[in-house]
Amino acid sequence: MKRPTMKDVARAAGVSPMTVSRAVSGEPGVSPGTAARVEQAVRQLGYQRNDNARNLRRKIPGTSTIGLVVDDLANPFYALMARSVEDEAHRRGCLVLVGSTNDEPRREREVIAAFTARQVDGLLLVPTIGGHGFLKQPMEGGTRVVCVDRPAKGLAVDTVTVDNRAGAERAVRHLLAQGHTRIAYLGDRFGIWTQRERHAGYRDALAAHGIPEDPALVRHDLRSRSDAAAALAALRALPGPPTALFTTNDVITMGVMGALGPADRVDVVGFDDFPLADRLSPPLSVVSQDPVALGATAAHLLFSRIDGDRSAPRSVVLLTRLIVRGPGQRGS
Amino acid sequence: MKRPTMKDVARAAGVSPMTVSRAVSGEPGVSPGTAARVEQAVRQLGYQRNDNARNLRRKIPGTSTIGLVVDDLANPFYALMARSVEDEAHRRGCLVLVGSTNDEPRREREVIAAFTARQVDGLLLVPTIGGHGFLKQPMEGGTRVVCVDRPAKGLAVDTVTVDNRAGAERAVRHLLAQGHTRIAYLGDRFGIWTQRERHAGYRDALAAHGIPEDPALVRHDLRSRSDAAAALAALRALPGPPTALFTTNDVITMGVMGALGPADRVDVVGFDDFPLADRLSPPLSVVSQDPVALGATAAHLLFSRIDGDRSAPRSVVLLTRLIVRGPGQRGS
DNA sequence: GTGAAAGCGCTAACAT
DNA sequence: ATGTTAGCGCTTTCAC
Repeated sequence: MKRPTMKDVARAAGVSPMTVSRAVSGEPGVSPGTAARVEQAVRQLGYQRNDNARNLRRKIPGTSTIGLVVDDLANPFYALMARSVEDEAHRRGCLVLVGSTNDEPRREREVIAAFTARQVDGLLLVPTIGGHGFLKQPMEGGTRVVCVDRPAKGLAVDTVTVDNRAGAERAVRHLLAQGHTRIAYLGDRFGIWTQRERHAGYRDALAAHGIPEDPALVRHDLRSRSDAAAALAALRALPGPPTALFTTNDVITMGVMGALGPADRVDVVGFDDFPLADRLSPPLSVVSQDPVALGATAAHLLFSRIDGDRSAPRSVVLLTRLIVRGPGQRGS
Repeated sequence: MKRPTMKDVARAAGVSPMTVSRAVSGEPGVSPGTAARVEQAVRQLGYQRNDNARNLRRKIPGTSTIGLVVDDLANPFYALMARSVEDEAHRRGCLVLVGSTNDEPRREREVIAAFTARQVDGLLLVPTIGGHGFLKQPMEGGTRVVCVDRPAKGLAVDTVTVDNRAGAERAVRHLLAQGHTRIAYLGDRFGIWTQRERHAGYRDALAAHGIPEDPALVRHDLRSRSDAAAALAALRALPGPPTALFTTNDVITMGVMGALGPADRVDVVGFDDFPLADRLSPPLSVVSQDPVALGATAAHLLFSRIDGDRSAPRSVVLLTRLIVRGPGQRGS
């Protein structure tokens, strides 16, 4: 059975399609009597307005739809962010298209192209490593863009990030204060902006204590829990193994903690907090960031752009918090 | 600056809009020469086809968009499912609109109405407690629906679930085999189908051992980690406290594990596995289900429906796996 | 308060 | 190989 249209409703109610349009969209100029007859026909036929057709003709531009493009929707961090974005959108009567990029520039382009082809009003983007020049033309066409978690190189748009470098520096400073001098760095691909920042923070802290960075203790490119576990094993097999670890995201932290036992005496600080992180042994300290705040802030920025804000692009930096666990506990 | 249309491209390339349409959509009947000129104009103007307008006119029906409606996108379980669905959709060149219901029937209706107004080809639905009669008319209009995780009462659609009852029964049987007789049940709202099933499995196991259900040991309506922690505290304050716990979802399990210490001697089995669950103490056994398989299976069913499969609705039941950890470890 | 005509951006069907 | 006409489902505009 085909979906009924306004014409069908009009016929059933004995009025013109235009009157149905007005009634269905709650516009003035429909007498209570006709409105009732229209509503009756609507219910009987199970009519629902086709918003795609509507948006095509409406003078008020926009589709009340935004696109959310993240690295990996399955990652709890982005999942929390996505939920927060969705809540803000829902509050505005806006829908959310989602896409994961896997950090592949090619998939990012495909997803974004499909989104803009659907005329999304805006894009909330966790940019991949690749360039983003291809966004220029959609933006001139009216698609608003806001970056979250990482900036997009060479793209003048609002950006919401956290103080990655300072957070990492504080984490490593904490380890140094515990007397550690051989602190390993376990990170994801160096191409990712957050990873470069966190690495810089690691170096900052070491430098402040006059400790040279030992390349043997620095591992990049850890893309999974098993990568991290393998890197840890390699580090511990070193002649001078590290006595403390700094892990730069939740996946790596989990990989490392999964490979450590209660008997292992290493101090670990990880970027990102997660449920039950406080119940592990050896104890795990974390640099905690707030994905919900990240998502909500970015969504607000995007919506104010969609609402017509044409001021210069802003950069919002949210703060991280060091949570020390185990002996030497401090709080913040 | 306004978005260019086919007319603009046609003018720039010195051809008719129809030729642009053919060229842009890769249809035959365009000479290489004109195709090149069109492509040139497209690039210069930054033209992108408006797929909403396109879908309006196309004979091939459909928008290549599906709607995913889950309880809570931030829950790691649904996040994994969502990612899996998105991957399947991406493979088919299909986009995904997401919405969380919070298990509120009203929000579910709003989200679904907004999705169908956008002419989604299908709906992947984790139904709320409420009724779903309102789906009848969209379905007659051609919107395909598949339920995941839970069935929708009184709705004849494909459904993908796990063997909740058997999984719960096996979990509790394991605890009984360890010699426990006072096994507490900590569950979410009883209105949720999975919870009723899991509770039935709990009773099955007890009954098989001739143990009557002790109402004092059964707690429903635990909706957060703190609810679970509070319920646990109440249980332990009982004159005859439980010696083992069965927790019926990841949130409750985390709440309980967060409140227990290594010194606590209780056996715990939880429904749902999660990262590092194997590193906790006291040890945590789990009934593990596979959210990725759940999502992928449901997506496959939905797409075959969208592709025209009109056979009778199917019910697919995936299997859970008991993972025993700590002393008494077995494997499956 | 209601309706007829035109057109949003695109494509099916029929020309040429 | 290319163009013309009509119309998808809706809303704008302007009549009455």
